Amino acid sequence: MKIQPLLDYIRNFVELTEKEEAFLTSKVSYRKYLKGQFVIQQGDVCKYECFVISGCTKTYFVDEEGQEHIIMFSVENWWTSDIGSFITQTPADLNVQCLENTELIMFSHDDIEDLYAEIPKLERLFRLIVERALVASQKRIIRNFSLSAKDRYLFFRNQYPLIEQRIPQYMIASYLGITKEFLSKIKSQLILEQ
Amino acid sequence: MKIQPLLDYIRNFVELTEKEEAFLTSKVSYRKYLKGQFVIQQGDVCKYECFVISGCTKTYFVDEEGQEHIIMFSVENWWTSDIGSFITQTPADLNVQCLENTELIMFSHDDIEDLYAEIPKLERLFRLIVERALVASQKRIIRNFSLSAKDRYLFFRNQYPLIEQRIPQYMIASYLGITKEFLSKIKSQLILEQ
DNA sequence: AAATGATGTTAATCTAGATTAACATTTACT
DNA sequence: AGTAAATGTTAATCTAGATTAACATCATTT
Repeated sequence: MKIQPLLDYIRNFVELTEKEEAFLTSKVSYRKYLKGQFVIQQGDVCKYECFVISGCTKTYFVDEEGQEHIIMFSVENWWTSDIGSFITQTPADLNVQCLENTELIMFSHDDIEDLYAEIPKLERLFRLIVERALVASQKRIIRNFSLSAKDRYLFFRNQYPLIEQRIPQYMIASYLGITKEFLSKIKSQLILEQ
Repeated sequence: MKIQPLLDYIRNFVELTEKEEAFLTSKVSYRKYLKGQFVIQQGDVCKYECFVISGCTKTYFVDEEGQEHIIMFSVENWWTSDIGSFITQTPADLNVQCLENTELIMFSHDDIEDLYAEIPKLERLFRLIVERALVASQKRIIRNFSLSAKDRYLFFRNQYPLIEQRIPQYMIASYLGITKEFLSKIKSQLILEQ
């Protein structure tokens, strides 16, 4: 089990003793997925919150017209889950699929209460993580309202230059909330502008 | 200080002893604002997370073109704040303004660490609250991507029937991310359809 | 009651981005 | 290497929603 990246990540938020790290390690699981496999499927109850050790996932949902909408990409040192389904233990409306072979550390819903009970600092850890996620989500709503598609693309490219390399353009278009054709148009405009 | 609604609200998440309730009460402040007053202004560092006892606020930001975008409304038993500014203690990019005379219970950034230290259950409380807020925010992103303006309006009207009565239409349009003229058009369409 | 400002409506015109469809390029498999 | 599948591009046409502007209604103050 490759858990060191998670322990390093946690150190940014709270200090754990060696014993606590060992307890945490005993309570999480490690799993490899192949490209194309699903970590969560729409309709399942989401049992895990997952930390990405390596690889890349997309989180998306399929609307009534069958259109796929990508909500987020998760790469190394990010989280992936349908947090709504996880916290309420009701069927997920999101899918998480691996875009590359992916290694995950998984926090099970059944074990996470034990973890909080044994290591109260983890309650703080997850509060801090979720707070940051909430801020990012709110800022994304703001951007979606106030920026044009072109400016949203430039923001994405600027904020996640490495992710753009790893992912097909049509998925980036879906993440930005536009069609692949329009993203293609934006890119050719940008080339002309330079 | 009217604090009972907050204590009742907290009871939905965690159980506090009387001593803990008293300590919490000693660490928060209570304030009345008049209609039109600002709880937070863009550029200030947000010092408080606020629980609404009565009244109503709008949280919005002003983009580069001077356009106002409403992010949320907060009424009784909701929270209001620029959480991004609060947690990082950097200048707010949001404004919170009272749409009615409003009573708030305010958690100060300086005191909240004392509260967590004295009552670890509050760490859990805020984790749970922030988790719910994150889920709501993600679902809103999904709706904004996948629903038409008309369907977003219907969803809003359905989910917050009481809020709609209290707030001018042009602010609801701003919350939905459309112009007031287009909302007016949607409403007259809906009347014709019946 | 008149006047002022805030809120809401209607209609004409405009535009960012969607849709469709045909084609080009890259990647992966036999 | 050759073929099929996945990904990307271009251009023509279409549409949801924006913009502008004129007018209507409601609330508040004097």
